[in-house]
Amino acid sequence: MPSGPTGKPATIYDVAALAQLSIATVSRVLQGTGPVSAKARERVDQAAQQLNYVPLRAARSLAVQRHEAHGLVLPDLAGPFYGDLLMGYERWAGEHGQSVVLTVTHGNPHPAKTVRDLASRVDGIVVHGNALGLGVIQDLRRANVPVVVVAHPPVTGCDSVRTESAASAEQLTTRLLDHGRQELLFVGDPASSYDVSQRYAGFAKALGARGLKVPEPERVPLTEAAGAAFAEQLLAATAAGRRTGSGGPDRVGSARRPDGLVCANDELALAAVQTLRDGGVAVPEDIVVTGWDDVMAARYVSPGLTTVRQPMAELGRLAAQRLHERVSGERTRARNDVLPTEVVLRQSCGTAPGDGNNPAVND
Amino acid sequence: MPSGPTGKPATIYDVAALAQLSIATVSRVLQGTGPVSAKARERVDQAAQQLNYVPLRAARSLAVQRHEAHGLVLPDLAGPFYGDLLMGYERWAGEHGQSVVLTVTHGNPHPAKTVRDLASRVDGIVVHGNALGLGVIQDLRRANVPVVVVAHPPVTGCDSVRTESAASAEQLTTRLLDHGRQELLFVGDPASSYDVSQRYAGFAKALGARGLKVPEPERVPLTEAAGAAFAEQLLAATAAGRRTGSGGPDRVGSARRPDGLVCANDELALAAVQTLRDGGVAVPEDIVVTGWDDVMAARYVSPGLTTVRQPMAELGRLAAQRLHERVSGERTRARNDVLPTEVVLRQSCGTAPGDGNNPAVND
DNA sequence: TCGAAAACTGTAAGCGCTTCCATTCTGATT
DNA sequence: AATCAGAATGGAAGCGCTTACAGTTTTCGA
Repeated sequence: MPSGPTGKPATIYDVAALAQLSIATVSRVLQGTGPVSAKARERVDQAAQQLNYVPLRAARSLAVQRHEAHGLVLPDLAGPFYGDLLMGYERWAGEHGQSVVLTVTHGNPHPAKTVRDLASRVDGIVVHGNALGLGVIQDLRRANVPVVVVAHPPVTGCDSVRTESAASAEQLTTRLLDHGRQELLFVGDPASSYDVSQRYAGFAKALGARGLKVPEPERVPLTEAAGAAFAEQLLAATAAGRRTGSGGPDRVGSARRPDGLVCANDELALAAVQTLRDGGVAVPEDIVVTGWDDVMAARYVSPGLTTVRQPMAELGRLAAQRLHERVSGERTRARNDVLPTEVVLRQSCGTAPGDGNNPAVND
Repeated sequence: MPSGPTGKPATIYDVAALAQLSIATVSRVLQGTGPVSAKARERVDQAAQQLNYVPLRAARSLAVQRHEAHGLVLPDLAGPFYGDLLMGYERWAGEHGQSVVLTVTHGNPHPAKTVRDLASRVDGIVVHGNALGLGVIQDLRRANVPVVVVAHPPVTGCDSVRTESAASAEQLTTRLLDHGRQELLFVGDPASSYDVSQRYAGFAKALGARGLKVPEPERVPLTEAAGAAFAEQLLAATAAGRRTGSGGPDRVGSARRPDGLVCANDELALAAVQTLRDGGVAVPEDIVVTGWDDVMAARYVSPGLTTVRQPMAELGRLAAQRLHERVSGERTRARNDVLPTEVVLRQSCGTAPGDGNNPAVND
């Protein structure tokens, strides 16, 4: 709401009056539409400058029937991924003249209402799969709002973009098996998000390919606390196992003590590694551990955490682009994009080539 | 832009027609303003429901002369701080019916233009100090846009919120001195941000209080790469020193080899520690290192990184609140808030009480 | 039963901008 | 000098909403 130093913001009428032209001409000059004489251009520019004038978006939006803004709905902003996603998104949007209106659903008591409200001030919405239930997404579609879902299985009428998960999980798991691990456990609840379910699917596929029994996932939240708690549980079971001999099945998912943990994210993995080591279990010798996301800590801890890197900024960029294509009507058919991920081998999986701080090894 | 399944979005006229009432009554029902009969309320609610109607924000904004949105300008979203800040902000804003329009300036070729544009679609703007030059901020003020600056020295006519820096830096530095360190170096460029300059000021004050000479800061960017490079330089100087005896001054800031590094952020500190250890220098025995921000990695590395935690979410929350107070006119006088920080002692400074993983110790 | 007050509803005037359409102006071409 | 195409400009109609104001109905006390 810019204005001269005094009073209310200047309007296009003020500019027109000062430039002694009609508002139509002022608009044409400012938007660069239609033919205008050099003289008019100059007068308008000067008047606008002098009055500190900027067109009111609400009025423009109302007239052109478009907001020139995107809505972005994220579950939260913890961890680096959402930040990177957001940066990639904002960057693309900014370069294409679209504003980004952000909404975070975690802790929001009325996500449906909030998103509906959001829909009334943007031209389309990008929804992260962990942020909203399918119902809300379908409501949006029903209201004819262009929607792109991220990290979510394709939805009729929506574009989708996500990162590849199953294949990398399978590859990672296979690598652990190749190096002699026998009792792997998947840590993290596949029900918590589509991505995690895909990771578990890849994990299961790798085991299945060897004819191994696929253990149930350890259904814990994807948090440090849960990782630590789970590791404590393992330690307790191990201690109990030691006391009673190697006899009966312990309480931790697998019938035997695991020699490898495939964790659904780095938080889980980092906390688990630390807790295990504190408890006297050697990583990677006694048990290997892998994570997902490649957070900064993953390359600073010792042993370095083997993990999977996702192109979050690129994901954001692509989501913005796909939404814009829809909004502008330059594409009608839905697209479903999957971006490749990258397995980053470090010492925690016991199979890293070399021993330095492997920045990235693509298998 | 909601709508019925077919055609264009429903307008208030459609609702009025269906409910057989005037648009005025429809508006009153939907906004809960003015008196309406139960019958009218019901008819309108049903019609709105049936038509999937949501008022167009642009039209409302135009009519009420307010956007009900805040602009937030951040330098980037790397690291956890900005994410936390943003979450705190969005949370408060959401709870108070304000949308958040985000702009990231890093890499933006025309920040001034972008921000000006932003100003035309929001009621006020929160600017992070690292995101924009003072000139742009003053431009906004000149255009009568309510502005709150974050992590920036107070600006005439703007509210400001920031975290305390100098005192914690002084406290941290004093602690190192108390434990026998003699040659401390400040790593990071005070010119890069107000916060960093404050941290250096605190560092300098602590040294000055002991009558020690205050070394020039090591003016490097606040990145992992810079931290590693600086540490490499230290190692080289040390090696050279060994070769030539302990004679001449080396190239690294201090006249003598430092026995402590006060780094401007955790990225610098983490990279420095890793590089030093790889080079055979013991941390904290040979040299102590501290960071700033308390990123996740700080508590997973070994030795744990001593650092300073800032209440970023709270900072965001407060910024949102201050802006809203200004926008709504409920406060006219500028306020300048400073939030307390918390020194987190871990092993890297060689003075942590106990040896476990100190979650947080407030001195 | 009447009248006044209260409750409710509708009419219409904007909010500031874009854009269609008509009009005026320019200068080149006959 | 008359004509005309095209460029430049202005008038005016919306875009969908809020809200003063006026009009209509209801309620309720006397």
